[in-house]
Amino acid sequence: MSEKIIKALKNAAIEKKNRKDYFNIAVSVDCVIFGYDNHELHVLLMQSDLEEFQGLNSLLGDLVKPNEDLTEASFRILWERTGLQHVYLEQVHTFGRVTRHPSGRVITTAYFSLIDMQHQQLNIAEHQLNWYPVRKVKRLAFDHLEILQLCLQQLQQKVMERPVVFYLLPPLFSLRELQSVFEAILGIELDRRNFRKKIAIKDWIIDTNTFEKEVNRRPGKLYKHKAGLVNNFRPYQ
Amino acid sequence: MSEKIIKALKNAAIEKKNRKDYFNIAVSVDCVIFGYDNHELHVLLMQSDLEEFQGLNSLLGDLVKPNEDLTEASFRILWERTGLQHVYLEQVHTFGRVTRHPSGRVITTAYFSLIDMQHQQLNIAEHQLNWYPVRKVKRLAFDHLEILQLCLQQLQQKVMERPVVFYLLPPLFSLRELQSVFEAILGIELDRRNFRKKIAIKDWIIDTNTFEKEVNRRPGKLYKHKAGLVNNFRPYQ
DNA sequence: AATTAATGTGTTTTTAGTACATATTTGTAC
DNA sequence: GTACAAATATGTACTAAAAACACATTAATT
Repeated sequence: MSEKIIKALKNAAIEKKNRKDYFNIAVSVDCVIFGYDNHELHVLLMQSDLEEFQGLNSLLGDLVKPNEDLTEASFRILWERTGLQHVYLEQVHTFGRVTRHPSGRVITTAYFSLIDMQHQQLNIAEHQLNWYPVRKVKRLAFDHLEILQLCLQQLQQKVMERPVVFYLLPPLFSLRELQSVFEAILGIELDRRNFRKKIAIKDWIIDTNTFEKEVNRRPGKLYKHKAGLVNNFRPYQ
Repeated sequence: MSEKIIKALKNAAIEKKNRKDYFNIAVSVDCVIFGYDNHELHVLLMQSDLEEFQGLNSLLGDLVKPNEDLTEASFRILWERTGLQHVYLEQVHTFGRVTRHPSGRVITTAYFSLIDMQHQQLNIAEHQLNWYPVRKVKRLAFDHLEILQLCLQQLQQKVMERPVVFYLLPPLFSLRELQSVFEAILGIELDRRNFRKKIAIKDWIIDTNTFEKEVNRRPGKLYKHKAGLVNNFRPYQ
């Protein structure tokens, strides 16, 4: 990209025809918002009231404004729809099939987000949002099922390498909870002793020397994750 | 994305003002074209004749047409600029900073491509293209250096997992050449014996029982990669 | 024929990963 | 308050993968 684009942009600024040619692709972002609850990975979805997709759910997304960065748009969507400001976001892929949106040419960049669905206060009711177990989601509007699957795949591939799971948990968590999150994401069972060894080596968490309260069993030690492990999150406004 | 976009698109079709609001982000693709020669990874660059970036090189890119898929646009650029039709392409990331392009709002999706620069006939002179050793590239126009670096990083991370290096080599290659490509990509030296064991396990290549010809040493066995290992390439037209 | 420089393969050592068992702590039932 | 159940917590033996390393083979050169 360079000369050709310059010319096109300059022409477009003058000629109506070119303007139509070069500025008629809409740009959107879609967020796959993951949460963890009760041994299962969940995803936040909204009802589509589009005729073509009546009764189907869709991801949370919106068009990108002319004067906002792509990442900024993702943070805005999360903030507008859920009220959350500090969230972890990661870009996954851009979907650009011509016919992917029934109402016109829209390319969309997919992000996934990890949030603590049990303890964060979300404006769910207000925007007709609902949490769904990921493994039960069979159909979605647009190409959103494909987007969801790719985001899940990317999360699975990276979750053991990079310290991001903590954003699915409250600030203090037990090793049992942490293991359960990994199991929910990966869809497999892990050996408790080997899991703890693996985590210990990674040096991601800090022993707080506090314990679970009011649990119906022997309380487990509580840990917190080390600060500044990843910084892919930024508040909106 | 759904209701809001529908409304916006419908309004945009009617109102000039909204049309301007929602259709004034241009969409481009940029291709990082990697090649291998003489123990070094190279990248194909063109001279930027944009005033702001006088004397600097840039990646090969172009605006996406309203009726072509994002991937289609990438294949078109490779075909238009190099004449190559069957190439390996992989999407890496979409760059969406508002100010990333001096002439207007342009978001770009970056792809990398792997081609056999020594044996493919490229229309290089015709389009003022040149190969440069990746490690010597210090400055590029736009945010193209950042794009190049991310593409290289992704290639490095995946090259041992997925059978893609073969697209950098001719159809028949020796294990020594193959190792040299890995070393060029990763920027490290590998042990010959351990490398061969690793490759043997992966089951990516086939022994053709033919040997190098007219070389100034003991000729090495020639191998070819198994067909259908990856299918991220498609001819343009 | 001897030398050189590359190809080609096998063995040992080290590290990482997996499988598995036992002791400890807390809540509950009697 | 003692015995039991259920969960936490940790250590050890075994296995597979990765890294370090050495020698035989082939072909061109002198």
